[in-house]
Amino acid sequence: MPRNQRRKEDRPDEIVAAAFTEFADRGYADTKLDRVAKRAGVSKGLVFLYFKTKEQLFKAVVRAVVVPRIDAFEAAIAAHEGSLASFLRGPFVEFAAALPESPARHVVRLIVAEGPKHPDLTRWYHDNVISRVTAALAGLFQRAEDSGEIKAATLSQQPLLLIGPVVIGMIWKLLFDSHKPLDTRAFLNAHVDMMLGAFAISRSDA
Amino acid sequence: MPRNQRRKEDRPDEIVAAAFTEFADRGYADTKLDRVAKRAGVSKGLVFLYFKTKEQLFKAVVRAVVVPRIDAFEAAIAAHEGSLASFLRGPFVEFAAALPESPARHVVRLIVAEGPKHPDLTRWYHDNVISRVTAALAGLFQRAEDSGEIKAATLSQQPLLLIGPVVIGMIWKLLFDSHKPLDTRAFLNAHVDMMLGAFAISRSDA
DNA sequence: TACTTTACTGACTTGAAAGTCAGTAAACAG
DNA sequence: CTGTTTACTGACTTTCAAGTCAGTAAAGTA
Repeated sequence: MPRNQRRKEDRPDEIVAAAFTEFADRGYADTKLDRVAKRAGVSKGLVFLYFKTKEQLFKAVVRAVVVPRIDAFEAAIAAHEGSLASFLRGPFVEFAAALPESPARHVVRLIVAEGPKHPDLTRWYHDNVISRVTAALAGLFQRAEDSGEIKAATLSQQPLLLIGPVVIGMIWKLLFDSHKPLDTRAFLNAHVDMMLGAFAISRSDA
Repeated sequence: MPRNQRRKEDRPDEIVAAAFTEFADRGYADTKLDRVAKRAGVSKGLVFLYFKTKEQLFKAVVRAVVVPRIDAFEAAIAAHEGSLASFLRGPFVEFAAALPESPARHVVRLIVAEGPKHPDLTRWYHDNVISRVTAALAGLFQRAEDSGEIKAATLSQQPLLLIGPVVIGMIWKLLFDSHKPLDTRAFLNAHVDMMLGAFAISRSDA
């Protein structure tokens, strides 16, 4: 009687999508796989057919959500032609202001929460997210140093200095925003101004 | 036969201490209360006598770990007499470099992980941790602005700019340090240098 | 010593969710 | 149309931990 289509191609993606909303809403432990199944419009058994365990599904979810964003970030850096200052004040602030509102913030929560329990996932996250972002930023700063736009080699050596406020923004949105909203954009602008104020040699850029 | 002392006074603290190590090691969901009881040298039933639910115990743990550190941080700021620069390069870097190694980092993980499930705890954390730290820092920056040590009012308005790298340091130690160690102190020094470089008027301080 | 109070115990109940699998029917081959 | 494969189902099993409570004995009282 139930008119269930057989759609082998689409099922995994649909299950991953459903699982992500559940994980994002409830965290790992409080996500029930029959709920995921229901949301995906599928029986519980099918979830286990495509993903042997809850843990495996979780890892698939993290990878699926994270990879496209990192690709986009790298592409944005590669595509930029102008000065460092114009990149930071333009595309970077846009990107960084959007992140705390985006689904990506839930990945941060999930990784912080579950990372210690899943060393291989954590390592994958480092190698495919953290170090890719770090490398892209280091390259960006390096070019600005070589061109003489900024002095000192601090930034190319400590590229993570740029993203501290982004992390704070994501955590804030996750935890405190309903109680005390944070103006992410003002916060990020202040940070970018601070960096450029500390290192910029010529202050001609907008 | 079991020679169990009755020590009503000490039990709660002992249970909280045992619970903290378990929560820190395993996270909320994977912490079993009979394990906590065992670690505290107590029967499972007694845990429930002092804390009605697991959730209540969890909240007690967070409060117990966090409050003394915030007190210490506020006191350190209040006690400092010299310039902003000397505070940041001295006590602040010490404090901030110690944090990611300290048990406090586990609280960050637990709050990020469990916060969304416990709105009242999250709110308490904001009001008793975040806003106390923010206020203390804002005061510190305000004084430096008033005395003419730094220009602009950016820092007193965005005091969180100071602690982005501290958060990154804690998360890094929690997740990636075994795979790729982070030199927290160098990272923090670079950040403090950047802030002072951006805002300091006179560069006479060490 | 006898009696009362209550800190403390641990076997038990209860509920819940991950993971299983025998069965069903949709697609497709011939 | 018939037979075969396999995507899919959902009731069932298994495991496991939070929370309970009847009972025990340590401390206090007289």
